[in-house]
Amino acid sequence: MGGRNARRGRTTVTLEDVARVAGVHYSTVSRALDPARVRRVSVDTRKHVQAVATKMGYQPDMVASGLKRGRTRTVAVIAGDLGNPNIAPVLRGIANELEKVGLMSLISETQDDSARLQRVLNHLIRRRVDAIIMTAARLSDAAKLRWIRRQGIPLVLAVQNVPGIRLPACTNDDHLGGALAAKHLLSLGHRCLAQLRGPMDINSCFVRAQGFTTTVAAAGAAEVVVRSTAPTGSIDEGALLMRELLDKKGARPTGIFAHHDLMAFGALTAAEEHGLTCPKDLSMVGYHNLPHDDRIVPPLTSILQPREELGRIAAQILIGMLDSPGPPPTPRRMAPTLVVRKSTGPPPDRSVETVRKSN
Amino acid sequence: MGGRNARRGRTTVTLEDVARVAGVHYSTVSRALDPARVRRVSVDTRKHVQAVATKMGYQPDMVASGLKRGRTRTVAVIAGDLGNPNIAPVLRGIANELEKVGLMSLISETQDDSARLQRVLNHLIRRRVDAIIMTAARLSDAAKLRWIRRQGIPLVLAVQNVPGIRLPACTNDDHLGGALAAKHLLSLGHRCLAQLRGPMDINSCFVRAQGFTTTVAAAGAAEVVVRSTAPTGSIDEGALLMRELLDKKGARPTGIFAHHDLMAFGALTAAEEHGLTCPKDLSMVGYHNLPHDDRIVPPLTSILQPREELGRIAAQILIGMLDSPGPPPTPRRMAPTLVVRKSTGPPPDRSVETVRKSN
DNA sequence: TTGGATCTGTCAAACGTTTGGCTTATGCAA
DNA sequence: TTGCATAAGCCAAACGTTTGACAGATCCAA
Repeated sequence: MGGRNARRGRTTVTLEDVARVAGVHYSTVSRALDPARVRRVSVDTRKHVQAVATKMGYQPDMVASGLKRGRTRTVAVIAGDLGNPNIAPVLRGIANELEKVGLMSLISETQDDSARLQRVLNHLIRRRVDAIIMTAARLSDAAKLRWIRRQGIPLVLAVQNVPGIRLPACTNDDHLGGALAAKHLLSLGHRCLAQLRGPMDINSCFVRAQGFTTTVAAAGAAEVVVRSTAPTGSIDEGALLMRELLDKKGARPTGIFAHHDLMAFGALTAAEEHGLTCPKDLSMVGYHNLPHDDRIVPPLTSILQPREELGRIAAQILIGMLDSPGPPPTPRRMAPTLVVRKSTGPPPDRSVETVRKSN
Repeated sequence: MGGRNARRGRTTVTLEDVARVAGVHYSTVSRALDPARVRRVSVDTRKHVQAVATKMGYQPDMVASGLKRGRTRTVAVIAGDLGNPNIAPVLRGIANELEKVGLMSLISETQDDSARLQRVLNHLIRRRVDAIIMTAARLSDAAKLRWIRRQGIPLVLAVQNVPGIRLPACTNDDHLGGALAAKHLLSLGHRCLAQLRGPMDINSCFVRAQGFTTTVAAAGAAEVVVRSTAPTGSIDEGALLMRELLDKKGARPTGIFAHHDLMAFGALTAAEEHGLTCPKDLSMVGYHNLPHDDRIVPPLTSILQPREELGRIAAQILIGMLDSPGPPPTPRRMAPTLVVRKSTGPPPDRSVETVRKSN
């Protein structure tokens, strides 16, 4: 059987091997196996060669092909944290869309670490990926993104946008998301609101906060501000912020908007510790509509974003860029929707200062 | 500046470009930039070349290098479903371990689809990955795995084993996991048990079921069997199986073991519908110790498996194989632990048939 | 001065494709 | 017969590395 050359102990059958068996020049084999090519080979030869190739188990070497052609048919997809339940559907949408046009997605994880992102980018450039889809961009990554663009590698942002750098992007409309949360709470009668914000160097959180604050202000309601420094929207962080909010002097908010369902979970626990029950004493709106929102007590009102579709559209934007390099496509924004459950209701009463903790 | 050759519009600086600027032959540049190589270049030249290379922003072309060397320094990691919250830590463990020895992990997702798995494997072989770590193997994939092995590509199974095919693997000790669940329920006094099983073509579920059944039988207790046909352990499937169990005539089990926390969530909901409360009327043990187990009501007793460590060890096994090809390493099994929370307690009473539903 | 060593660095042949150019073979008109 | 167009397939040069073979240079001993 074919394959005189061994690579690390495994035998590979090459064009030349197929050619020898088929009794034809190897360039003819190359052409015969490339369906979308100017035909310099008769239909009979083509069929014969194809038969021989499959019989020999020929698998074209995309490394060699990549070297010669100058493109690898590979798109790198960079994720921040694969454990984030929101990212998998996005990746799936991207992969499925890319696969349709014969591109393979190569997923890598930065683990939300800037140094690792730099290493990953270096690796991808060396590997000569055809393009990059970045789902984990932070504000502080702008320089790196510019650097990528300078290399001439097509780059699309997904999920996270980075303002101040004109890049094709497909993101969620987080301003609308924040506004939806605010409107919902306002329409229930809440007049004193607060938000448990995610990290502000993540654009979606920043914009989400803006959307919320703007809407609250426009309605003439009050917003109690609580700072956020922690890097990620975890359960513990939600509890932390909630405690801070409850220990604050002054008006106590009755409508809370957490930037992440997990933060909402933690916040609810913290509220219970303070003797507050939801939705009687306070209303809680989460974000991301995690699959467990139904199961917790009370079931969490949340904001749902399209995820797989977002991935698909990001991929489509990229494919368009590869097909016809021209002016960068305009950014797309996907509209989120509100999912109302049991964690939101009318405020307890206009007398805000009912329960009062020490300190 | 350097780089006379354009690939898809982007200019790349090659060894030759660096050589021209550094005033030296390009093979010398190659040697100067390879630190782990027999030194055929003086320390002065090396420094000079390195300086020029970094100044010019030279990025070695791993595609060309891969072609020449016959290996790509890339390990493919195949996941079934990236949305599965258990898989991310495993992938992280693998990636971090591989990175230490200069290997990059290329993650792809089969979406639990056999045809897609075949496509993915084809793609990876064409791309000449150095090795494959498979975290999504099902019993029905045995033929494909054999095929991979026949190509001479080092292959390690992680998380999921496939019996009947001798492959290096790092898995969880699911037999022990099932036994732990059973022992816990038995020690609380439960004498009539049941399990909500995951798909039986997934080896870990199969073995888990065995471990449970064996332990129950050894204690002389009863197990009510409920079938499972659904493909994945989802919330809905848990509810479905629980209803089926509750509608069954005969002895009603008081100790339930769900093969997945999500199934346990659904099962608890279904139990409530039937007027049963946990842990008063029945005890529930889940699996995987998801981060939300704390937050649901009641907090779920569950089985915790090491995940990042499992990934690390799988990667170490693979690295060992790449370093010294020899007899396949013996499979490793990681021990799970029981995390007791509020969803398990003593059985309500010895009189099992207290509550009786219609139908 | 000659004859090795040793140390630096150049030369050129791969690796497996892709692809423009070239050679046949065939068909057809003059 | 010649002339010419077209089709089918061969030839060989890339693509950017890696690496064995080889060539000068320098040094030291005889």
